[in-house]
Amino acid sequence: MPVKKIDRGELIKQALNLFRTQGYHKTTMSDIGTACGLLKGSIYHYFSSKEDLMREVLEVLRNYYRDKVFIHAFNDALTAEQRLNMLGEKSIEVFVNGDGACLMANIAMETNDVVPEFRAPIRAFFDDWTNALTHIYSDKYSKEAATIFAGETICAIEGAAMLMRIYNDRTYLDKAHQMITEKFKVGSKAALLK
Amino acid sequence: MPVKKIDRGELIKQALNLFRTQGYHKTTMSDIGTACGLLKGSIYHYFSSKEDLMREVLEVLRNYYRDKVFIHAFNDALTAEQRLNMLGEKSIEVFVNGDGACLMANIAMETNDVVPEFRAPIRAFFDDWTNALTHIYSDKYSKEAATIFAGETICAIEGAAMLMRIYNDRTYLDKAHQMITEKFKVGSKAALLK
Amino acid sequence: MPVKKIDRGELIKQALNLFRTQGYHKTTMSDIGTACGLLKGSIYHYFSSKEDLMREVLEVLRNYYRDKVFIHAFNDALTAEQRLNMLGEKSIEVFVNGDGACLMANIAMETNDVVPEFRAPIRAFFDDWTNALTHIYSDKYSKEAATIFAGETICAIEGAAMLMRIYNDRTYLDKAHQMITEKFKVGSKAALLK
Amino acid sequence: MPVKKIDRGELIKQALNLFRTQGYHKTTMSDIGTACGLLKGSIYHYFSSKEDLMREVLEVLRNYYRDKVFIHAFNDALTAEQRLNMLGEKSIEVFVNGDGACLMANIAMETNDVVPEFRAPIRAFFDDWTNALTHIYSDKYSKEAATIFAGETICAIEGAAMLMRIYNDRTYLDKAHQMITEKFKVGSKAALLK
DNA sequence: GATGAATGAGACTTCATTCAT
DNA sequence: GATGAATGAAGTCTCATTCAT
Repeated sequence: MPVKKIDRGELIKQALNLFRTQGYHKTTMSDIGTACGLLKGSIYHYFSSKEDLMREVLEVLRNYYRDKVFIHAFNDALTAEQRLNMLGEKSIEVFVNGDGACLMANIAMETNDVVPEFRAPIRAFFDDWTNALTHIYSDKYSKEAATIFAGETICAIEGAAMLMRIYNDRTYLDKAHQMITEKFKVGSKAALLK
Repeated sequence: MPVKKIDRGELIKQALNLFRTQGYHKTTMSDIGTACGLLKGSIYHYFSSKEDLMREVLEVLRNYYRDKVFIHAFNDALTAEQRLNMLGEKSIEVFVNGDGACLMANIAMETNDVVPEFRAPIRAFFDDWTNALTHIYSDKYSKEAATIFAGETICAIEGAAMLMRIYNDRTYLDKAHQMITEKFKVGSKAALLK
Repeated sequence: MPVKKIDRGELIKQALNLFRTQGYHKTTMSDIGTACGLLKGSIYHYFSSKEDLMREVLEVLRNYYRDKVFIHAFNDALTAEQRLNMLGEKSIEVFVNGDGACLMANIAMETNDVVPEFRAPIRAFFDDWTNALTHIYSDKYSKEAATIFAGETICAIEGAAMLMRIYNDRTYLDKAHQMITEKFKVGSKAALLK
Repeated sequence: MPVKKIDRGELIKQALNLFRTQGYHKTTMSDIGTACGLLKGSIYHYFSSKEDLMREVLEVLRNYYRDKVFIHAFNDALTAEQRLNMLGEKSIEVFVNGDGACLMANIAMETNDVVPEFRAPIRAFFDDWTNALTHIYSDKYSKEAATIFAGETICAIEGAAMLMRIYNDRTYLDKAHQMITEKFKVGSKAALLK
């Protein structure tokens, strides 16, 4: 029965969803196969190992955020406020569609000490995010302050994603977003007054 | 040879450390046994299953935070500011000693969708934390606002714990703590001016 | 794309080399395909199964020895000594080119009890060899003695091939060859003296 | 059902027999388990991997030959001829009991190029054998000649073991033994006449 | 003829769990 | 209480083989 059933991209997408919600170690090749209508062994046609598959998942997700989300941070046609808002909205959208689970954060916490290979790609994603936010904040603040605010913003969103999942309550994310944009507005005014 | 090598408490402590850094699924009974100087089979003299052991770990940790950390939120001998500060410091202390990994958050993210049994104990912990912070914030804010600030605070700290682990940089936690206390001070003044 | 990349003969040759050095079970269809610039599936256009391929390999090798090596045993234009010498030299040549591994002996030892289908073709090869040597030795000895010497000769060479491979030292084969021809010369004289 | 069913030594013995006749790659952990009345997984209580098990098998066999067979080469209470004879007889005994298959030679040929880890232990065995025979031959010959004869002797026996297995005819071994002892006697006389 | 995709059986290995000693 | 031995289910991965394109 050698008829193509699925392409790499789709396979990666299915794997991403499973890893996101079930975690890396609990997700089996069989789970992924089933989600794709394949037998577990067939996945090895596309990826040489489970780890290899995860690495591609991480890379695809990083590229997705870079090209579809973080890129807006550098769109100078918009005000800093608009850009910050857009980043937040896009992030929320992705998070919420993904059952409120952040693949990057979850895999980071699960594998940080046990699968060192994933550290670099995960850091790369957070580097991108930090850079994007730092760029926005730099509009009103010093480079140093901007970096700190970028970190705070990521913390607020990832923390909210966590509570959202634990309490199955998506308002955490909305509240985080609101808080972030509010703070930026207020901060800006304060900065202007100086 | 009925020689007791270890007590429940010690066993739980070792298990906690392993679960915290390696995750639930990647930590084996054998790992835990080794850490205690026992063989894996011997653990079943203390706990009926791995899941049972994890439940006890979650409970012990919850109680620890309740009795040693969150309790300070209700110490009316201190100002709200002092109490908030104390909670932050204590939390940081525990987090940092635990290699920067928060057992509750990590296990929550890893098992939320695959071991539903852990959901309740994990929520209980975050309920305690939320209540403690809400109590403090209620000193200056409405109940509703206090609850929201409590959530934000937890998000900020858990998000910082995450970045701390990913970047192996403990300043994230310190910065989060500083931001939180700062905000409280400023917010209080603003509230007073009204 | 019906483009012929390779012919049966070449495929058999590549397979032979892999089977010779890696053994039957460890050599995969994929290995063979790679060596030929084909995918493993394509091999089934030429052979119905791995076993079938091996059978052809054994047959080709048998025919090669029969036509290029053992045939010299029956060339009456040469003395028995010359013929014995020629057989030895040719054998050594083939062995050494084949990384010092004798496909027939190796596959015989690996599969004798687990792939009975290979027994007959392997025996046929050793029958040919035995007959060739027996013919030569019959020049000076009784049929019975000749058969025994034939066996001894094969043992000496195969044993030497084995040690050559184990110690990665080709002098074993040379020494075996020398011993064999020497013995024949001496034995001949002794026989003549009778 | 945790009652001891077998000990390491017995397990090694069963594995040895299977590896000897079926080869390394074709013998499965399940085969070995079955032969021991165990499940395949249970073998990992005794050995950390199939390769590890094979290494122990090789070591045990090496030690067996060293202590039970080759040791007789150094028994100065016997004449060189008697010692050579004894080594031959003992070897034949072991070979024949082992279904005429020499584990060392078979595994050497099967794995030489694909499991380099086995090379050293296999060489060690042949070193022992060579040294034992060299010691015996040194009684009548120069060191150099003795070494060569030792090699020839091993070749003759291993080659005979091979043909024995291929033709299922144990007389090859006997003939090899006879040839070897005969040659030693004759050679000794010749040496004496000098 | 060649390929890429899929299969399914089976390999090695891990691990939570049980239990006689 | 601790241990060593065993289990059986399950996990990752391999590989000979099939077949539509």
